[in-house]
Amino acid sequence: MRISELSRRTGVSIPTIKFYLREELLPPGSPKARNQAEYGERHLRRIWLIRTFTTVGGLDLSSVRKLIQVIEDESLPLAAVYRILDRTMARPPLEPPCPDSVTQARDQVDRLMEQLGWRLLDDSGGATTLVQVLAALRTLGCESDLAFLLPYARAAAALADAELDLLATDDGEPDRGAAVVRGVLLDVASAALRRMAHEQQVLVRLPDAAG
Amino acid sequence: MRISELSRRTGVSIPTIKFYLREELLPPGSPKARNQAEYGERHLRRIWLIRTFTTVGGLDLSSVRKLIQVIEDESLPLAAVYRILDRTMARPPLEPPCPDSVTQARDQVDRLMEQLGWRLLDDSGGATTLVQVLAALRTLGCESDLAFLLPYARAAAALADAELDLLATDDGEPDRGAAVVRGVLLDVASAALRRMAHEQQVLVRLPDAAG
DNA sequence: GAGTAGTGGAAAGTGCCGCTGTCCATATTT
DNA sequence: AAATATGGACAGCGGCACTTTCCACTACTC
Repeated sequence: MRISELSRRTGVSIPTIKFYLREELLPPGSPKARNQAEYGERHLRRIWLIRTFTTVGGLDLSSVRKLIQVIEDESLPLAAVYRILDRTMARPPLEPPCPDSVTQARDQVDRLMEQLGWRLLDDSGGATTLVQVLAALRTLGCESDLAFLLPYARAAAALADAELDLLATDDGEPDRGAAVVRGVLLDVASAALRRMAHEQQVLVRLPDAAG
Repeated sequence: MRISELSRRTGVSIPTIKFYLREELLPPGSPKARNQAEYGERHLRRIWLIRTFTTVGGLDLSSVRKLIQVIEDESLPLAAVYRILDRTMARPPLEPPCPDSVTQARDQVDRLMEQLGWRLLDDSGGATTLVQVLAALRTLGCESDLAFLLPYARAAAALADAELDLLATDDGEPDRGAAVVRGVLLDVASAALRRMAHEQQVLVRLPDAAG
């Protein structure tokens, strides 16, 4: 398969494919002549992966690069794969406009973790984000008890559990590539589902919303 | 208060404040002389709002502008406010690399809605996203039964319910500004919490993840 | 075998976004 | 009087994800 067919079958323009090649997001095809290379199924799948990560997952290309490296590196244990995945999905914490309140917010999160019986790594991206959000909510003057988050947190844990169940395969080795894609897509899916729940509750409780 | 104090107290640089003024994200101060204007608490709060939406909420300036307009427009009913909020938070659906599978994915989502007893508006941003994700998962060959999403969806609905409970105030009128900020921040918070649940489950089930 | 279309590779250019820097006539502070 | 700050206009920048242009060459098409 040459570049034009690759382009046709993926719906990605030739210049963009060349760009991905240059960026080494896509490995070069096997050269057949000075200006002729052969691309295969692997390239098709790779392009599908890149487009899925960017358009559905909303990731930037540096994140995509990281995830591809992780998938490729067979020596990396699955636990490390997930750790990098979780780091990559968490938006990098830009400094928020709430320098105060952060200490209290951190305490709140610690207490929540305790109530849930969770023990995360220190550099958890999610926890950092949660602290910032709570600090902002406090600055807003909306410093509620976090107990109402508990059932949701447990449901989220159950969801993550179900995701990890999918690792089991017929042969012993789990498909690391599929695990990463699933991780990204389920993250997006659960965010979407939560927003749908929000829309639903708004429709139920503020009936004139249908207008 | 003049611009330098506004800058000092918000931590936002003067050029940036000027930029926000130009973009009409920030209303002009009341002029005191040809080159002197007075800014007040309102400007402080507005800048806090903009920075919170962008740095914590991850919104772009056009979304921020939309949300500010919504908050300002007193005539808009609360239901409409939430509707715009939900539309704004949902990432605009870039065309994904899965032209097929979309029909089946739509059916899956319809069935899920039925099981949940939900009835969303046709143009639900969350539903569109969910369809795309399921189509991608199907292309990946990971087309599981969506039943495992049900408890999570119900917990998400309960969370949204709790959020709407916060609308009640001492006087009759709910604070629409606070409602919007809360909507944005709780969206980010629940995404963070879900990722924390994921990290937690990974640590529990793949114990060597601590390395 | 002449003509056209396609190919890989390099380099420069594009459009958008969120600022940032510069300039200037005027005000304020010291 | 000198130094600093202000508001306003406008050009410029850095990052990102491409897109365009050019080239020498190859491969099908008649």
